[in-house]
Amino acid sequence: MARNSPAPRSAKSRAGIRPLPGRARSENGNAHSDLMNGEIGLDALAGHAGYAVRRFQIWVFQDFIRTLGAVDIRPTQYSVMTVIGANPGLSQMAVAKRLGIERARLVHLLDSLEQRDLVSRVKSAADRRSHALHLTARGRTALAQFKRLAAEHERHVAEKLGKENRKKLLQILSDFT
Amino acid sequence: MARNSPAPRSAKSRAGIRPLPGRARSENGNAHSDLMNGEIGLDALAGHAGYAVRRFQIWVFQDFIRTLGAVDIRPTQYSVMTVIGANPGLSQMAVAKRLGIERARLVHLLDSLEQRDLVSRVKSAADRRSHALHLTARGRTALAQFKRLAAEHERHVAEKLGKENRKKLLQILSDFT
DNA sequence: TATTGTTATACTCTATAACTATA
DNA sequence: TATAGTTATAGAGTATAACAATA
Repeated sequence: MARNSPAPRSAKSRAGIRPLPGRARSENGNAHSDLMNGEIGLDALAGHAGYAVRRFQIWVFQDFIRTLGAVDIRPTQYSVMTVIGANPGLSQMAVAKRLGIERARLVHLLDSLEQRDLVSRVKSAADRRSHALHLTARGRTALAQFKRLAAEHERHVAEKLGKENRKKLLQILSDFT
Repeated sequence: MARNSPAPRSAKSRAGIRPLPGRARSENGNAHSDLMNGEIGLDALAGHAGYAVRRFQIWVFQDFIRTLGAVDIRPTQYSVMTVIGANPGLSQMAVAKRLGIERARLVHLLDSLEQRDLVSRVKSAADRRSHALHLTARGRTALAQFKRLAAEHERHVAEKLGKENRKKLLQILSDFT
C-alpha cells in the first residue's frame, strides 16, 4: 500500500496519518487564525461520552492500521480471522451476527481473505445453503503473526491511556463485546 | 430496558437500526447453526480496547441518531454546530482542525447546514480567503433544542454504563477531545 | 510560495433491497 | 415461507489531489 506506513513499525512515523489536533495546536506558536486566545471551547461536546469515544476510536484504529500496515490487515479483517480461528466451521451468518457486521459486507471481506488464501469457504453438508468457514494453513500461520503485531498495538494503547486506565476501560465496556 | 431503549418519546421506531447482536442470541432458543454450546468465543479480540470501543461507539451513535432523529441531526452535524455556537466567527479550517474533520468534508457538512438556514458563512474582511462561521437566528434556537435532545441521549448512555462508569470513561478519554 | 475554500476521485463502511438456492 | 449467501445501490465518512483566489 505504501500509503499506510510499511514503516519499521514502532517509530510512530505518522506516515500519512494526521496527528490529533487540539492538543497539538499549542505546540507551534500560531493562534492568529483560530481565536485570539488560541483555545477553541467544546461547550456541550465535552460532556458527551460519544464524542470522546469517537476521537479515541479514530486514534486506536489508525494505530492498529499503522502497526499492522506491513501485513496489510485492517481491524475488521483481524476480527473476522480471529473469530474463525477460534471457532472453525462457523457460518457466515454466525460470524456476521457475532461481530455486528452486515452479512452483505462480510461477503466482500471474505472474498478478499479467500483470495489471499487466508480463509476458505467449505460447503456445509448439513445445510447446503451455508458455508463452513476455516482458516487455511497459511491463514493460521499468518494469524499468529497478526496477533503478535496486534499485541504490540495494544501496548501502544496501554502507553497512551496508562495500564490501569486501559484495564478499567475494558471493564466498563465489557457488555458491548 | 427493552434492549436498546428507544425511549418513549421520539417514536423513531428503531427505523432500521439493528439491535446489538451477541447478547441477543441467547434469548431465542436457536444455537444449532452457530456452535453446539451456543457461545462464540472472541479469543484475542477480548483483550483489545479498540474492539470494545468500536462496538460501544456504534451503540452510542445509533442511540444519538435515534434520539435526535425527529430533528434530523447526526453526531458530526451536532458537533459542528456546537463548536460554532460557542466560538462564533471561526474559520472552516479552525473548525476542521479542532474536530478532526477533513476540510474537504466540512464543506459539504456546511453546505447542508447552510441550506437548512442553521449556519451562515460570512466573508472575512481580515483574510478574504476565509469564511467566518456563525449560527443563524434559527440555528441558535434549533441548537438549544438539539442540546436538550442530546442531553437525553447522554442519559441513555449513563443508564447503559452506570453513572460512575460514564464519568470514569470521560476522564480516561479526556486527552482525546 | 503557502493557505483557504472548493471540487473531484476513490475506497471503506453502513443500511437496504432483491435475487438464488436451498430449507 | 423462511433463511444463507450473494449482488447491487445509496449515503456517510476518510484520504488525497488539484485548482482558484488570496495571502
